Amino acid sequence: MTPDRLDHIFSALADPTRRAILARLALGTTSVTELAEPFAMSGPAVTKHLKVLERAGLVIRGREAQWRPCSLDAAPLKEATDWLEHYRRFWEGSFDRLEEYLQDVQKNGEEDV
Amino acid sequence: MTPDRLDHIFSALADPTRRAILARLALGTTSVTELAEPFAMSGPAVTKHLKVLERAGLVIRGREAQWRPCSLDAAPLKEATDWLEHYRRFWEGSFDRLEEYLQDVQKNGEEDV
DNA sequence: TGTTTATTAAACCATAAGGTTATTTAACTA
DNA sequence: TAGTTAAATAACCTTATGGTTTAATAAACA
Repeated sequence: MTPDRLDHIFSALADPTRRAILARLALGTTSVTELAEPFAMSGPAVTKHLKVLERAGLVIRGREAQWRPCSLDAAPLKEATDWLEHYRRFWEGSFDRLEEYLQDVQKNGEEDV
Repeated sequence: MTPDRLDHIFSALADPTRRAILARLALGTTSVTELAEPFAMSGPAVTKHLKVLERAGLVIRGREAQWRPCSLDAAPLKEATDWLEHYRRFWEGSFDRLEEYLQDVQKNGEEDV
């Protein structure tokens, strides 16, 4: 995984509208218009959010007549989770931070910064 | 958890310099100068990154003579992970998306969008 | 007291983000 | 063919980001 993939994934998740879009897509594929409906926001604004999600690989777009159905691809969320897992021991407490970190580095290297 | 907390957490994580700073802080508390050392970047730039991390609650700063020791607080990373957990079933495959989503909403509500 | 060291603040710059409205494109429909 | 619907593009605006350099602050040190 290249670092800028994580950049794109995390920055896609940093906006509440985009997180809400993902929550809607978790229900299933839908059109841009239906995605835009709950938001006090113009269509083009939603199109832009979808482009950000697409760049992060979180949304896949199809073609069906004049609609562009959007669906969720959660694979990048797994990448984000995998990165966060490196830090789990820090919020679970009771450990020797330095020692565990060094063990981890020895095992995995630091390619996933 | 308020939505804008997630905004701050995810946008803090969206920059490779900041992720590298977190990786360094996983080794233990250190000074701003030492944090800045690996980067081809001015001191003030690093100070700004630290402010972003601080706003997200990921970095805690102390005071020791003329140094401001920085240390990691991973609690917000748990919040991010908790949010991502909602989507785990989507990357683990083999499920009825709609059904599981509705179960989840029924259990937890949607306060964590 | 004067100087060095660590860090922040201020002012500035270029580009990106998030929004708008108006226009275009593409496909269905009467 | 003309009109409607769905979505994207273009042009624009405002604010945020990520960086710079120069100056200010705060504490240690000679």
